[in-house]
Amino acid sequence: MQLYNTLTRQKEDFKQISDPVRMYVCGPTTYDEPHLGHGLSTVIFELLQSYMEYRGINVKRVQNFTDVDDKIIDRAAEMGIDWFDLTQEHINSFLEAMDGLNVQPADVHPRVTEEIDPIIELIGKLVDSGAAYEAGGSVYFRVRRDEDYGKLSGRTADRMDELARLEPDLLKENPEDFALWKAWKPGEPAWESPWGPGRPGWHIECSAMARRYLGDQIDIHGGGLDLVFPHHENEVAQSESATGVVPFARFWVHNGLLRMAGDEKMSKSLGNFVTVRDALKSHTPDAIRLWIFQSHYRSPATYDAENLIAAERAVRRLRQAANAVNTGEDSGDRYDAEHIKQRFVVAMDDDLNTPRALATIFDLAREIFTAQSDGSNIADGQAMLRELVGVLGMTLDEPRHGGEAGDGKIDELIAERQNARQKRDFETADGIRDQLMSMGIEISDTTQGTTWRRT
RNA sequence: GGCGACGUAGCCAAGCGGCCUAAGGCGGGGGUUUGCAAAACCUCUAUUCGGCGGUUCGAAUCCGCCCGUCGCCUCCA
Repeated sequence: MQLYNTLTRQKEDFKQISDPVRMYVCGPTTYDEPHLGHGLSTVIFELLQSYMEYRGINVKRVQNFTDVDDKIIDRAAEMGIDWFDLTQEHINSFLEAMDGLNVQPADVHPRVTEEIDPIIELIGKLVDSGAAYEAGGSVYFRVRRDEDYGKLSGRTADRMDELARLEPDLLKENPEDFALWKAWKPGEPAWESPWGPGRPGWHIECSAMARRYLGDQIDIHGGGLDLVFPHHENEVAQSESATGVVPFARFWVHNGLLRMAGDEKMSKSLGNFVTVRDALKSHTPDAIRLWIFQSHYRSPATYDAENLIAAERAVRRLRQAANAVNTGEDSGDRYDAEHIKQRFVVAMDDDLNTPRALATIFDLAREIFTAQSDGSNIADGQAMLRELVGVLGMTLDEPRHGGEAGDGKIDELIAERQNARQKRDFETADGIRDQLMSMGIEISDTTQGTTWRRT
């Protein structure tokens, strides 16, 4: 299997350095509802795990929650609520949203506030070795002392210095140094440390958590493309300086960012996001996943409700093929779908080429229908369809309907129409159909009877 | 200004030197089925890959220039 590695800027053969494969994925800062960009990223890395497992490779996936930082503190103050309650609420909403997308939880979901000791220990190592220094109760990382700083993002300290966007800070030796530990300020949460009360900086948590749950060296580190700099660059610097193990992560895998119509990036700070919760109100998790997988994970995707609707229709086709009546059950001709699986694996082995993998699945659906009309036994093909779609985390479950208020009335009308049809009173029957249509109910007559769904 | 990504049918989107007169999905045309519909199924739907040059026996795929869009450059999945 080949994977694109941001560190080397090319596709490389994936060779695991540990069993299970150790994968760390950057999770959200929990001050707001998770949006589709978070969903996309999480789905992608879950897919990486699930595909590897399909290929017989065990994977341990860790995804963190950043539950203390400036944004959280500011937002809580704005809302007049306790920062911890805010963060707890959004950890819950993240887990719920991902569950709604049928994402399997990571093996471990550590949160920063429960990892303070390992973080302090790691900072201590950096201070002891001279890679970091204390100043005014804060601790900073000496970027200029780290010789290969910038190797992930292609940025050097020199070039950063030329730019004036760096906040002047009298405490820092150099403007490009970044905080490992932030000294306490009134009104902020704080923990005791050798450098006085304070809280972790943004980047150190991931280095500490990856180390604690996966070890000094990991196979894969993932996250959104927007994290390459400074977050991941700084993680590399911290981890490698602290442990001496190089590289910290063998593969750096980054997903492309989601944009909104107008081609602007979907982000919390721009306020132009669609939450996962809202998306799930009008789309099935299968359709959302299909929509994500229809473009390659490293390309930018643009959110467009029309495309989600198109994906919904496409899912319907797969569902239809999976549930097609096997009229050739007793036939000696069995449709064999092995060749599809081979194409699927070739596509996925090529840096998770999900668009191509999906194309093979749609080909499989067509072949199932063809075999069905030829009277062949399609059981194996349908099993294969469910198997491959399962790797992509899709269930092909029928969209939920029924069980809601008004169902009795609908069933009544359908029965009434059935009666009229039997008497060949099509005028009455069509009238009832129109009535249901105006209620937002679409019906279809099949050999098994009449079914309905909300439009 | 620096670094990087991208521009393929009405829309989404693979392909990255010959199998491409370009996969797959949505939409649209035609057909099968149906009391009529809907749904479903079958089938057709880019001689062409932002523009102009170049390299090559051969280019959507490599190189150069131009046009357009986006990301990162210490908030971000």
